[in-house]
Amino acid sequence: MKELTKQQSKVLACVEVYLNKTGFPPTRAEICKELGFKSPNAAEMHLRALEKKAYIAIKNGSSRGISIVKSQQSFESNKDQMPVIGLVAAGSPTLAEENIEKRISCDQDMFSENFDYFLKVKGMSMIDAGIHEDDLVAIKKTTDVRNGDLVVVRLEDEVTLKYFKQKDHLLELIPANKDFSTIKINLRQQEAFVEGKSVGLIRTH
Amino acid sequence: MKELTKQQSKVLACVEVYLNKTGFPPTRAEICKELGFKSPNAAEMHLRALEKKAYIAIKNGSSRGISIVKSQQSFESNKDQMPVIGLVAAGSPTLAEENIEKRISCDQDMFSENFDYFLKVKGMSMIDAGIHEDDLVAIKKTTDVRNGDLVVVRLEDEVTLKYFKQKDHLLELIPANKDFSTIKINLRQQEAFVEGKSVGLIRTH
DNA sequence: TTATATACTGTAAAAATATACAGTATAAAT
DNA sequence: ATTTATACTGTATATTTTTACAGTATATAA
Repeated sequence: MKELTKQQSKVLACVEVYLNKTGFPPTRAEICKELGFKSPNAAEMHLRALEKKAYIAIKNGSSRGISIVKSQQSFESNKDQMPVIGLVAAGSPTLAEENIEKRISCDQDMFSENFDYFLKVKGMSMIDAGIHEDDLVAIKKTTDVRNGDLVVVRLEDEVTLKYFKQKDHLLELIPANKDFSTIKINLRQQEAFVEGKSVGLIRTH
Repeated sequence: MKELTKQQSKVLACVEVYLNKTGFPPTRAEICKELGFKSPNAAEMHLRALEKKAYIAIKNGSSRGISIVKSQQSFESNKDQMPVIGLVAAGSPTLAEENIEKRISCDQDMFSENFDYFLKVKGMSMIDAGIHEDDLVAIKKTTDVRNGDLVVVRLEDEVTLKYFKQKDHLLELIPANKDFSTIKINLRQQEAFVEGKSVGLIRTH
C-alpha cells in the first residue's frame, strides 16, 4: 500500500469523519468547505489520488459515490474497541493512550469473564501453554487471583505473564517452557504487583 | 416505534442492503430499479414515511442523504452472536441449528479477515501450533486456500483441522504433533472437500 | 357512500453534483 | 535551468438527483 501525502491523508480523514457522522459520504464541495479549499477540483484531485492508491473506491457519475477501501482507522466506530497493549519489559501496562498499540472490535463479555484489555505476548516463555508470541491475552484487571491462574505481574520495572503460585510470603511465577526457570520472590524482600489475570486468548493468523 | 407496512419494510431493507454493499445510500431511482417501481416518487413516498416513523433520517436537498436511525435487522452492524460448532468425527460442520453448541458475542471482523463460525477443537493433533482441545478456531468459509493454511477439510464422513498442502492430485493434511501422522490423499481416488480456513483463534480460560 | 390510507405512474423543473478544462504557485529532483 | 510532482483556483457544463405536482387504483373504515 502506497503512502499518502499529508493532504491526501487529510481528505481521507475528512471522508471518514463525515461518513461516521452522517452515514453517507461527502460531496466534493463539502470536502472543500471542511478543509478550506476554494475549488471542488482540489477535492476531486485528492480523491482520485486516493482512488489510485486504493484507499477508496469511487463510483463514477454517482453523487457521493465514495466508499472506504482501506480505512485510516480510529474513525469508524466507538463500538467495543478493546485496547491492545504491548507487553514491554519496563513499566506497567496501563490504558494510557500511548501504550495502546491498536484496538480490536469485540465484546467485553466474549469470554466467561469480562476483561479490560488485551496484552500482546512477547517471547516464548508460555509456549507449552499454547501461548505464542504475538498472541493477545485478554486481561481482567484484578488482584484477586489464585494459584494456577495465568497472571500479569509487575516486578520493579518488568511486567511478566506467568502462572501464579503463592505460599505465604513466597511467590512463584511459573513459565510454561522448560527452557525458562521459575521466578521466585520473597515478598518480604521484594515487591510484586498483580495487575490482573488472563480470562482468554485470541490469535490472528 | 411504529410498525412498518410491508412495502416500507422492503424499502428500508433495500436501503440497508445497498448501504452495506456500496458504502453509501441509494438514490430514489436506484431504489425503484431494485424494487421494480416505475416512478421515483414511489421511493420518495416510502422514504418519507420511514422518516416520519423515525427509522431513517433524510437530509433535505442532499443526494443520497439517507441515514439509518433504527436498523431493521443486523445489516450495518457486524456485531453478532457467532456460532460455535463442535468438530465432530462424522458429518460436515454446517451452520444448521442442531450443530451449534452455543454462540459468542463478538465482531465478524475482529480478525484480519471476516469469519463465519467458530470450530471447537477436539484432540491434540495441532498442539504444537498452540491449538489446544476446546480452543475455538475462527473459520472463514472458502475453498480458496493455499499451502500452509490451517484448513477445515471434510473426508468421507470425517472432518479435520490440519495444515494444507497440495501438489497436483496429492493432498496432504499435516498435523502439528509428532505423535500424529500426515493424512495423504490421492484426489484421483478419494474426494476431499475444503470447508474453510482458519483466520484466528480464541480460548476461554 | 364517502372518506382515508396505502401504493403507486408519469412528468417536469430546480437544485445538487461530478467532472472536464485552463490556469497559477511552489518545492524538490534532475 | 528545467522538469516533475504536489496542491491548488476558477469556471463551466453535462448529468444526477431531489422533489413538487397531477393523476390512478385498491382496500378498509366510518
